[in-house]
Amino acid sequence: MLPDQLPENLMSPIKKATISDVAQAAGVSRSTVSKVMNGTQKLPDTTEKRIWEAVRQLGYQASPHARSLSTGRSRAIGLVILDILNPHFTSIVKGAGRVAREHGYAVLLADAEEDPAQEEELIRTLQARTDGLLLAGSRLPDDQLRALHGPSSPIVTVGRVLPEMPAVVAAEAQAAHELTCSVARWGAKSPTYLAGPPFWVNERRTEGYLAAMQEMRLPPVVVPLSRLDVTGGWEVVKALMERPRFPDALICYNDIVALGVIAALREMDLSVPNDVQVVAFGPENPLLTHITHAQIPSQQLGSEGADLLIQMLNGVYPKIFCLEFPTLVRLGTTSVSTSF
Amino acid sequence: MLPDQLPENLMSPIKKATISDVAQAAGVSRSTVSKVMNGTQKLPDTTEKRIWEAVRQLGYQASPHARSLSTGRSRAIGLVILDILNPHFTSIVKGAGRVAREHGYAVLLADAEEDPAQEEELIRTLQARTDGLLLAGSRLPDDQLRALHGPSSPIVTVGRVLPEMPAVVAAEAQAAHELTCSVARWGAKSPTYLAGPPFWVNERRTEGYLAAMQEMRLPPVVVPLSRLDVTGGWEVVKALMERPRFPDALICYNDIVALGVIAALREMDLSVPNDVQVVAFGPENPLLTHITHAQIPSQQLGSEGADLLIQMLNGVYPKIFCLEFPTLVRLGTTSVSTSF
DNA sequence: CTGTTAGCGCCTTCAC
DNA sequence: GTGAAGGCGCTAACAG
Repeated sequence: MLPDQLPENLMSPIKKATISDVAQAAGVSRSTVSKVMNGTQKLPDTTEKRIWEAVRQLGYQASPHARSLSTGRSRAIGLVILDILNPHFTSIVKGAGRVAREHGYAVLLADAEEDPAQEEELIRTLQARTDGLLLAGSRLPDDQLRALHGPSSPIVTVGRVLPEMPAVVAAEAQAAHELTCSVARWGAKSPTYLAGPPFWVNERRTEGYLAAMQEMRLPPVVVPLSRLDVTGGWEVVKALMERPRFPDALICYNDIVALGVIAALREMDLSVPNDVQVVAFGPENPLLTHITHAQIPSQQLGSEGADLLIQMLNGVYPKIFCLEFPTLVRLGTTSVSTSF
Repeated sequence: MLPDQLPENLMSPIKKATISDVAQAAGVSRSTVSKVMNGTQKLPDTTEKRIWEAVRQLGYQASPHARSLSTGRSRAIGLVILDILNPHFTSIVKGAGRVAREHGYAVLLADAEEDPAQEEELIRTLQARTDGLLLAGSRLPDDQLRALHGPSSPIVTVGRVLPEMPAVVAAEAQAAHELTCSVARWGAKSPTYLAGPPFWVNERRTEGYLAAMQEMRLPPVVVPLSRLDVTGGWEVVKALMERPRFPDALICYNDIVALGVIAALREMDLSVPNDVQVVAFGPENPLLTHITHAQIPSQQLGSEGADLLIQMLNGVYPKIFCLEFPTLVRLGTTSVSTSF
């Protein structure tokens, strides 16, 4: 007796078809079905056709969990980022997601929300579910990161370089150098760097800034941001007011900070860019065209990072572990505001 | 003979501990370990302590794949969105991600890139890997969506309402109504709606716009956007130039479009907001403070959507299937540009 | 060329 | 209270 043959439109898969169902329908064994579906072994055309036909009819889809358990691989990568609302990381997700999909990998996304403790937990969870991780904007200490990176679950970092770990970064130092020279070329005498948290990216940008200032015989000033959001930008401007001379150019760690900086300057009736130039580092993004940028190729970092990771998962151990991508300075249309 | 006892710092888990290892180390059976770890059954404190100690020492972590295979549930949800670079969906990801984490669920993210065919494939893939899906900005036809929604993998939609499916939306009609009234109150005589794609959100916004215009005895004008990005905004302004009278207010389907609109107006030497008011629908976002908004609670849509979905996965079938959340109109600081 | 067999690691009834 | 046994769906040796 055959199983119920419901009309196709009502055949809601109450009970999913398994590989056994397909095997039975095609009159072969389960392993044969497996071989055909995975292309592990070529079979006579007639057999293959029968099998594919059964697959189609039953709407069979192999269970990823069962397959993972059996093979030890999940065809999924984990993506841990600092904060999805930060456009830099949004772009990274875009890039990594596209490459992952092209290679048939699923993406497990985790937003660390700038919290190292939470980040570590997320990493551990994702490692158990995926074949490898892409870490963008990690705030973990170096050795903790190294400890997490093992052959059973490789980690590729974005925007951070540890000797033993594969990484993808932008030419941050060069970007900072060019950006600094730009504002000077436009007339700034006291470009000031509003620095981010003390990780790789910020160190490189600081280097580039300092080098540029030295070349131009200008006295460097680096002021750390209290936080990486609009408020942080706002606060640092207020803090700078306490100092004897206000800078004539502010180089912001990122675009969100720049928005806070601009808002604060406005409130002080300082004109941007006439009194103070404001520039920033940031991704290409239609929302940010009004700010002059050292343009970080964030989306590319994501796609290349995913690519590197997937290559490693396929056993291709690339010679070049640290990929660096070029940046460029893009002029913005500064906005002089009038309250609405 | 005992297995190699490596010093802790070198004990990189080359071979992951399984439940059997824990059982052996604790001197109990595997099922006992399982019971204790899942809290399925209470055991004598001494036993439990021995087991937990073994777990700690071995760094044991249950395999999610094996567990999924065995239980038929993955403790993961899928999140399919229209485009991660669109700040509305970025916020949804933020909200959904937080709630998922709080409930111990992993998130599989898929960016449909505005392509229905790709969307459908992604949905199928994710359904096999997750317990349920959150769909934000789906472009699939109604019946296709309904066909995908089954008890074995429930789907919650965000920003779209089908009778049989659970959904989470914003009060779009009301938002459009208020926004339209606002621009009129500020003096506009010919507010024009730049419409998005013909799905639920746009229909509701159109309704609200039309109702408001009628109440104010103003002739409604609805112009469809060719695309939902900066270019789309740009193009529609150019197209409007062909018409006899240019509108004195443009209500944009979203903020990205508004940026294109503003850029185009600038190029035509039209002043914003003196000659033309530009307002838009959009999420709360520091990058968008300069545009007057009907503020869509995108992040809340994400978190409430995830919450609804997870409740359903826990067997709680809520009475209210369609949750609607309030919006509000927030003034922006418009930016009058000077080219840099 | 095809099928049989033996796990992958975990959960869950059911005896003891 | 605890353990033995079976099964989740699939893959991969190994036979035939």
